[in-house]
Amino acid sequence: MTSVPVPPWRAERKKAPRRSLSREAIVTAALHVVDAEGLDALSMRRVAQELDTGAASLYAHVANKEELLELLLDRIQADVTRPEPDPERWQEQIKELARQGRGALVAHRDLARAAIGQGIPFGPNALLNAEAMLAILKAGGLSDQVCAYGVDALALFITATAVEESLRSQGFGESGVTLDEQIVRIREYFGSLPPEGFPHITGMVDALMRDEGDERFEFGLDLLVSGLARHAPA
Amino acid sequence: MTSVPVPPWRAERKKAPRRSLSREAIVTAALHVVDAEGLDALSMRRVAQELDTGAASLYAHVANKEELLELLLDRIQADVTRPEPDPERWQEQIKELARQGRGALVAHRDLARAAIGQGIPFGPNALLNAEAMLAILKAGGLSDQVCAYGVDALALFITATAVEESLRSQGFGESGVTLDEQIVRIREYFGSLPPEGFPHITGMVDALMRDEGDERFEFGLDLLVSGLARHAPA
DNA sequence: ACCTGAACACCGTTCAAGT
DNA sequence: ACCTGAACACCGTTCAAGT
Repeated sequence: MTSVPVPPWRAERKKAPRRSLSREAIVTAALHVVDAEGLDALSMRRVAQELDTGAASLYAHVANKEELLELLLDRIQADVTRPEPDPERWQEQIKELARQGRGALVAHRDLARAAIGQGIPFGPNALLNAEAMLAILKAGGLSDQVCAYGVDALALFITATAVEESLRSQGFGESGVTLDEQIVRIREYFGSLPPEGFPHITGMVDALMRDEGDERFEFGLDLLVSGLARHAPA
Repeated sequence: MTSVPVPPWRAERKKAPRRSLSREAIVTAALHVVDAEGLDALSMRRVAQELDTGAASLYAHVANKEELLELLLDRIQADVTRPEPDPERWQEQIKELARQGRGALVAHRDLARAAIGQGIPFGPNALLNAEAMLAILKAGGLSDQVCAYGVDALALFITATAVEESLRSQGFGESGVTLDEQIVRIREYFGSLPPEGFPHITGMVDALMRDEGDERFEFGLDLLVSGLARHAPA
């Protein structure tokens, strides 16, 4: 979707009105920007530039930046494949859906940050995924209210850990510090705290800083899912 | 900390160099702005205005806006009172600490949104609260790693629900729609979805939209805490 | 050392004017 | 109907100049 050089014999016709502009094209361009440069680089002007036009042109297809972000987040959610509910395996299926939801977010830099503070997502893909989660929880025999509170808690956890993950793998800001350097730095800082005032933090530095694959995420996910399982009938 | 009229006989002396500017004063002014107008209104210029000066003056005391937000979030955390760990009551104590942490955030409009994407908080109050949580979990007999992952999951949940709550009680944007109107609107939208494609969402509208005090938060909190309790030795 | 005004390089959004 | 350039009202941050 990036621009292609115009054939010279057509180049005279300045400002050929490309009919290429559309919601879809704008969302795609925005996703390119996020993937290449991160969420902070995503401005209406930057997206327009990607489409060889001006920021004002976007407003014919998109109400404002907030709507563009909504569309972007919903586009991302299309990557999730939803399993057919199997009552015997509902806990594993919920976890799989959660992993995919998180995966879809972390695959796009720090886009997850935009998901926070967006409120309930109403996009078509978001709704399909929510429906799928409810179906699985319901297949697990949970009550309507437990299902409802459950998807909510899971969604919050997925987004929050995705944000955490994106911060972790980005270092802090653009300060040029690598991830490893940053971790060493934090370890040292925690270690340097007065042990009288902070006996547990200083005593648990290793445990606090542990970063082994998705262990941290899986731990929290299991907390939630096995907690939900306790609400299922015996 | 708001300005007071200068006595007329001193007013001639224009631009009397008030020595009032300080980190503390800046954070206090910023908090006033957030409380009165919300996070989106918080700009360096707006904070400076509150202190009757220009934005540039703030940079002598604060590195940048990000640091100001860190200081703001840490200031808020000072409102939490930390209980003496009681091994018998560790689950209730953790919950109480979590409720306070969330309360401190939601007491300041949508400030919670700034806590997301801030990474691990290193402010003195944040560290004291983390230490207190670790102490209580440890008193509950949990292993170092469970304590570490536990505080992390709890912190994410507290912030995420605080953001959710602030969005909920703010309506959507400044569109002038009241909370009740917004809820009715969402209910209608959910209800209007095709039942064939969305049998669970349409069938659980009441459960999904239920908003009774802190029930939603307490449900998720209990999921996490009772999940942690399962990791405690019998 | 602290404070300031002015400037720089950006934003999101609007709007009259074009096709 | 769609697109555009220019403008409006903002941002965060820097910097030379003041005290």
